[in-house]
Amino acid sequence: MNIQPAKHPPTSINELVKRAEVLAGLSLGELANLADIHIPKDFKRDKGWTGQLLEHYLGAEAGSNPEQDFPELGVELKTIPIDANGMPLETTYVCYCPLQNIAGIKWATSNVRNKLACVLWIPIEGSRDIPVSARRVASPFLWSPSHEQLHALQSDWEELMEMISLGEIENVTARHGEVLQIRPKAADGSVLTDAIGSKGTLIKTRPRGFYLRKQFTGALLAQHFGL
DNA sequence: AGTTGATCATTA
DNA sequence: TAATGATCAACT
Repeated sequence: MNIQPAKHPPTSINELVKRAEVLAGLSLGELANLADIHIPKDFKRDKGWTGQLLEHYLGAEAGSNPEQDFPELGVELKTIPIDANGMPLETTYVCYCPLQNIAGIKWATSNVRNKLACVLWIPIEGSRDIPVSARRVASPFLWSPSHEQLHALQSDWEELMEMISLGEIENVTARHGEVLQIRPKAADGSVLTDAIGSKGTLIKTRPRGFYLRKQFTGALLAQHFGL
């Protein structure tokens, strides 16, 4: 099969996985060159570069919609930077965290639950001592949470969302949550959004996002790589 | 201003 | 040195 950017979204999960498997072993430099995409020297100003490069090759629709990357397949795409041992170098962003109008939101229909229902993980070498262009794509794998994982995620989500609903968002830190955490998610500290305050009134606070802890994604990678 | 793609860099 | 809190760019 030729290595080239996808012209159309994959029509089946099998096709999507096949496309991803073809990329394994190739470097980001090779992929960027084939797509005629500029390669940054680091990700200081291009934090989402790798994810967008892979989206390009797999045929995901670009843009910022709070849906899965492949809505017709029910699959979410996640690149994850790994060290020399195949373990995660960063936490994994899941989705935006709602801070208001959350009265009717339930775990079963939450954005977190939806996004993580089925994920195509694509590990990529991410050590900073490897030049960006030389970093290689590792073997991809499709994952759906086990009952245990689902339960752990649900527990954290419900605990965190309860705090938010009680107006305690300012007391929520990244230390909360066993596998799922909440951290700021914005261009800088000046960005503010509405949230429920301590007295039930609206307050302004930094936007937040849900992230998967490295321990959690590390277990997925360990299983995948047979460690 | 919201949400996606995430990594950076200071703190503990 | 790992994790938290901060930050960057694109697109809508």
